[in-house]
Amino acid sequence: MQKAGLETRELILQAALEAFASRGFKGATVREICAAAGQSVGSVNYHFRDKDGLYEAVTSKLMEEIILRHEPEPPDADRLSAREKLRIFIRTYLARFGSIFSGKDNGIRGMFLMREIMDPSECFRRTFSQLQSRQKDYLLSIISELTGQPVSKPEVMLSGISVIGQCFHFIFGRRIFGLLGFETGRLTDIEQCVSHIEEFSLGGIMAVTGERK
Amino acid sequence: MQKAGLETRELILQAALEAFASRGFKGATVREICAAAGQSVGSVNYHFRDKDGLYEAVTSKLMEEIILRHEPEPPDADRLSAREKLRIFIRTYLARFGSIFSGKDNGIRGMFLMREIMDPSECFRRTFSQLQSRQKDYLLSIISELTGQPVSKPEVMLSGISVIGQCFHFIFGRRIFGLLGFETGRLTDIEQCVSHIEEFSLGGIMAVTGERK
DNA sequence: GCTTGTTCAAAACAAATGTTCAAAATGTAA
DNA sequence: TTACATTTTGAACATTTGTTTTGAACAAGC
Repeated sequence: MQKAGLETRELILQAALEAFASRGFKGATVREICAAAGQSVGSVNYHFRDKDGLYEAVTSKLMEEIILRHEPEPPDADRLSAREKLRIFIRTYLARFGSIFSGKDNGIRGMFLMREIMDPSECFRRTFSQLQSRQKDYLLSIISELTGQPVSKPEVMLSGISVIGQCFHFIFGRRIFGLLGFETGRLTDIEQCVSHIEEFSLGGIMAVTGERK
Repeated sequence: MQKAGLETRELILQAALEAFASRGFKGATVREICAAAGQSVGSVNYHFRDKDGLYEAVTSKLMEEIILRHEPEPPDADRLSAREKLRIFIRTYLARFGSIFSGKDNGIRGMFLMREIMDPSECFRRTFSQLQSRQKDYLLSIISELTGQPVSKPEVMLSGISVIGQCFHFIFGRRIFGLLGFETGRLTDIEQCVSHIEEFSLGGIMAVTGERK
C-alpha cells in the first residue's frame, strides 16, 4: 500500500462525512463527494467497494474517534467527593458533546450522530449503546453516593435521566434555540452552564430523594 | 372540485408523511408513495404540482394539526397556583409531545419533526418558532411567579431550559433509551414521570434562585 | 529494462427517479 | 342523454446516480 493511497482515502472520508451529515445517505451523491475530495468517481469503488462501504467506513471511523475521547470516569475519581464528581461529569459531558455538536467543523459530526440516532446502523447501535451504558452507570453511582440510596431505586434512575436530559438539551438545544426562542448569548460560557446544571441537579436530586445536604 | 379528488389527496398525504418520516425527502420516492396510497404516479403532479409541492403540503398540514393542539396556557390558569401551573405545563408537554413521538402511528410524526429540526424548511421554521416561543414565555412566567424573580434574570431562563430539557428528554429519549441503557419499563406511566420532573424541577429552581419554599 | 502490483481518471453502462402528457374514466349539470 | 369539467391513468422522456470497466501513470523488485 502506498502513501498516496491512504491520503486520498482520508480525503474521501472527510468529504463523505460532511456530505452524509448535511444531506443524509440518499441525499449525498458519490459524484459530489468525490468532487469535493478532488478525486474521480471511480475512487469510491476502488477504496470502499461501493457507497455502502463508504458509509460504513465513515461511521466506524467517527465512532472510533468518539469512543476514544469518552472515558466517563476521570482517573482520579477515588479522591473526589460525590459532588465534585457530579460537576466534573457535567463539565465533561458538555465539553465533549459540545465540541461534537458545535466544534470547529461546525457541528458536522453532531449532525451525523443525530441522523444515526434516528435511524441507527448496526455499527452505530453497538458502539453508542456501549458508550452510553458506561456513562449511565457512572452517573447513577454518583447519584447513589450523593444520596446514600441504591442505584436500583427508581428515584435514582429518574434523576439520572433528568441530569442527562439537561446536559443533552444544553448541547442539542443550541441547534434549535433559535427556534426555541431562548436567549442564546449567555450559553457560550460553558462554565456558567456547568454551574447551573450542577446546582439545579443537586437541588432536584435532594428534593426527589428526600435528603437534605 | 369533487369529493373523490379530496379523498385521494388525503391518501397521498398520509402515505407521503410516512415515507418522508422514515426515509427522508430524498429517500422516499413518489412511485413508492403513490403505490402505498393506491394511486398512479401522475397523481402527485395533478394534486401537488411536484414532489416539493407534496412535501410542503405534508409539512404545513402537520404543523397546522400540531399548533391547533398546543395552546400552552390552560384556560383556567388564573385560578391556579404557580406550582399547579408548573405541574400542568409538564403534564401537557409530556402528553402532547408523547403522543406525537410514540402515539398510535408509531411516532411517525415525531420522526418527521426530528428531520425538520435538523434541516428545517421555511414553513416549519416559522410555525415551530412561534409555537416554542409562546411555550417558553409561559414557562418563564411560571418560574418567575414561583420564585418572585423577574423573567429577565439569567437563573430564570436557565431553569426554563432545564425544565424543557428534562421534558424533551423523557419523550425523545424513549427512542434512544434502548441505546442509553436506562430501564425503560417504568417510564410508561406518564403520571409518574410528571411527578418526578415536577419535584426535581422545583428543587432545582429553588436551589438555583436561592429561595426556600 | 522489464515486469508486476497499486493507484487513479474518465468514459460507459444500467437502473432509478421525477416529470410530462395525452388519452381514458368519472362525475356534474343542462 | 349530451356536453363539459374534473380526475385518473400509465406509458414515455430526460435526468440523475451508483457502478463497472478500461487504460494510463507510477513505484518497486528482479
